[in-house]
Amino acid sequence: MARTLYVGNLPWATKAEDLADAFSAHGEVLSSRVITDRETGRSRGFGFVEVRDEDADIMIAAMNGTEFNGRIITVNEAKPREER
DNA sequence: GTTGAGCGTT
Repeated sequence: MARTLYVGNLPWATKAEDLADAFSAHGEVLSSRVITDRETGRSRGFGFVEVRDEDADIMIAAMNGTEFNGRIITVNEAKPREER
């Protein structure tokens, strides 16, 4: 029903809503999150976007390797948290 | 006021 996309190489100023806005252009965004350093509170430069299962492939293909706020972002399916 | 490979919270 839903799959999580890993989004890397983001600009430091990128926010979760920015991801949702950009990805919603190619599919339905259920939720989004930008990972920030727990100790410093600064962005780590990557995040995750939860999308519909049927939209995942399209959104990866449409967003991976494209420019986002001046940086070429990396988009692919996220791995389960338990592995890392 | 910085940085740039890498996979997140309960």
